[in-house]
Amino acid sequence: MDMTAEVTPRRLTRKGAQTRQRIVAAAASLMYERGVLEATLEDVRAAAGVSGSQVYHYFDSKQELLLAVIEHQTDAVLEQQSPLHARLDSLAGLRAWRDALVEYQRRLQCRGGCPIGSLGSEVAENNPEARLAVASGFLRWEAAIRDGITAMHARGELEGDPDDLALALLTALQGGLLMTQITRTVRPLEIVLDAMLSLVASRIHDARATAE
Amino acid sequence: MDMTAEVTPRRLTRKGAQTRQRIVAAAASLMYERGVLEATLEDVRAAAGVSGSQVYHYFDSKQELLLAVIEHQTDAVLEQQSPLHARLDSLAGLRAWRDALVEYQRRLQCRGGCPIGSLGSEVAENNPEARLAVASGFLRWEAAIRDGITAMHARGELEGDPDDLALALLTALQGGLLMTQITRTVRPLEIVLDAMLSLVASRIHDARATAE
DNA sequence: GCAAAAATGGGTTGTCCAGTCCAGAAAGAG
DNA sequence: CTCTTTCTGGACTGGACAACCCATTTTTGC
Repeated sequence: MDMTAEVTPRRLTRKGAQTRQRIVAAAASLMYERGVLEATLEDVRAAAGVSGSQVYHYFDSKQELLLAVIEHQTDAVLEQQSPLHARLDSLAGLRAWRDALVEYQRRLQCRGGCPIGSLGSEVAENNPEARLAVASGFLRWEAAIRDGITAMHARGELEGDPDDLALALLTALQGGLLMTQITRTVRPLEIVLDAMLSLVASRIHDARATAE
Repeated sequence: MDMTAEVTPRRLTRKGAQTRQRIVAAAASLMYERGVLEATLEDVRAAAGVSGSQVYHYFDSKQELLLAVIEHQTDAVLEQQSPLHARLDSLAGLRAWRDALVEYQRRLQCRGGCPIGSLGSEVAENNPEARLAVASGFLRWEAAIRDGITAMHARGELEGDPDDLALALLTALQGGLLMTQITRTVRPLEIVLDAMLSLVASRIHDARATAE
């Protein structure tokens, strides 16, 4: 058995790849806005400007499409966040990260929650394959955060386990996004992230000054 | 027309009230295990040991049943947690709370997530009424946590805004439960709660000793 | 150019499920 | 005892939706 088999085994022409991409993007939007179950393939079809059997030409089932959407959303989040992630090796960078996340949620009027976390919650208990896909998306996200924290730690500026801290930051962020989505206030997100940054600040000492 | 009409306007006999309760409990379990949309009324009917039109005798629609389930789950969580909440006015009590939550998730093999948060996530974007019900459930939970924190603050043992801290604790908990559910590891929950408790500890000073 | 492979359009099907209806049994009021 | 209200059982319906099929058009490899 060929273990290198693609999820979509057929060859794609340039046009085909574009159509497939359009379907994934449309599905991602709809699943984000309405949830996986409320986003019907008919909706996806229409939103992608594609007709009838197209979805099944590119995906074996709604499940396959969902897995592609999870990948897509992970890529989108990591790409959008990457400039902020790059600066997570300083308290100033962490504050910029916090501010950007809060500001972004405010602009969205606290709607939607986390594109990955929402999928994860919906999928966790009845779709093991999708749950794993979300979990591995979170691993990538966690790694991106960890890079900065670890660098700060390696420079001797930060006490405590950097791996734990990175996971705690991501976890707190998820809680903040969920509570913000449900309460339609930015306050829970602000407050958890402030709490976490306050903790980080208390564990920072300037390596050059070796002060305090 | 009587504007004081109940959500369930008809009078209930003792037997009727029991049956209604059985339906809510069964629906709560199923919605928790499978999600609101996957829990069909046929499943609820069977699980409650009730037949055919019973569900519609006690609830106008699945939506009404969902609202009753949200209330039910909030009550259940607050009741189950109340002994722990009662001790949240000391660091020892906070640690006991943390340990109990972690241990509970471990026993569940990290399945299910938060009974309230999961509903909230599923419902937030396409069911405003249910979203509000979940939000008000969270308000009650937040208040329960706040009581202890505020007491500690009033005794002069804790620095910082106690309201903010209570909300941060609940928010971090929600993130921990979500990440734990998705990754099927207890670690995210342990680590956010430890981070939060570490922050609290750094803001505590013993009022009697006035030390440090 | 010309076969083969890929892409597209749209119709169809079978199932699942929320919500309805009605008839009969049990419980309560007087 | 009897009339009214509530409770229970089970059959039914109408719509929605995932998945399937095939015929036609476009693209690609040679």
